[in-house]
Amino acid sequence: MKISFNDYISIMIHQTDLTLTSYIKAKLAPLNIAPEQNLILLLLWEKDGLSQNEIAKRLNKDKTNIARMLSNLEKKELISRHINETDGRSFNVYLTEKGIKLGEQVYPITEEFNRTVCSGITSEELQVVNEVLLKMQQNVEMSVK
Amino acid sequence: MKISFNDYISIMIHQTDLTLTSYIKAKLAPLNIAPEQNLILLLLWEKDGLSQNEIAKRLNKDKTNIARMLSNLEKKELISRHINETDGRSFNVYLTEKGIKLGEQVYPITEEFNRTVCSGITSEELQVVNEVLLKMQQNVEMSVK
DNA sequence: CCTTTTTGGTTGCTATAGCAACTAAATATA
DNA sequence: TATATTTAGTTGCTATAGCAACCAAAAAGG
Repeated sequence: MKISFNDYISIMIHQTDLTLTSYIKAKLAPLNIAPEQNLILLLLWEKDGLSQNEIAKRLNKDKTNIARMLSNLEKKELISRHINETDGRSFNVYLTEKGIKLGEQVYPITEEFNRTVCSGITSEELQVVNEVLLKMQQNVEMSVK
Repeated sequence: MKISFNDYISIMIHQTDLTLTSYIKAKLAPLNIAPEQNLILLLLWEKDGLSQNEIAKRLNKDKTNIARMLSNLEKKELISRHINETDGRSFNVYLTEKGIKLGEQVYPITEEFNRTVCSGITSEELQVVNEVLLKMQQNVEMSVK
């Protein structure tokens, strides 16, 4: 019997991601930041001064996008880039005052988002989901090598 | 204690989706179809003649993208659009011979992809993941209304 | 029947997302 | 130390993704 559309777990994951992204996008819109820009800021709020490459690795994304998103964040005056003193190819990315302050506004939004998403789901279930998703990533990454 | 980057399940879902999409993208590249184009074809292989709107609803996507992706599929001569006889606004989307034949090549690839992704994961775990992801979608959709 | 509302699709815009090819700086190696 | 290779970032390309505004056909309601 052929596997049908609804049987693919990857499609379920994809649809869920789109739904969640669309929701947080709307929540962040009043603050004039996009979801992926928010992810970069989230990293910087935890640890300032990362290089573009480090950000790309942490977000598991192509450095191309990171560079472009950082340009946008720079235009919005939320971050600034400074050439690394010991490596002339590399930039360190720092939050501006405005970028730091934005964090205080964003935090309650992402907090509430997380509560909404996880409502009615036990921590055991979340644990299973987390482990299974990690395993899936490892499965395809191993398959590539 | 503040929630950190790695604690957000939505980020985990997003990263996993990117990893899986990137993998299937590479697998489908030799057949010259992109992952989302493949999703549309997957629907049509199951049921031919859907309208653009029906496709958008099944894929839970904006009709704008569907229209554009269908244009691409039309350029590749995999589908054709015919005006609905009883509703002059609507198009029915049909697979071409070429589109039907492509299905036979794609099926083993998506099958193997699914096996790779799910390897080492029990069906009970998959069941939990499926239910939790569905619940998360419902959580945010309820929150919007 | 004629106006109003809804519905199916398109166009224009912005934001991801990643590949290929490139530049320039840093490192490794002959 | 001169050459080769690797690394950090940019530019150009294609493909998603969804919002707003729009057009035209269909349906609803008076």
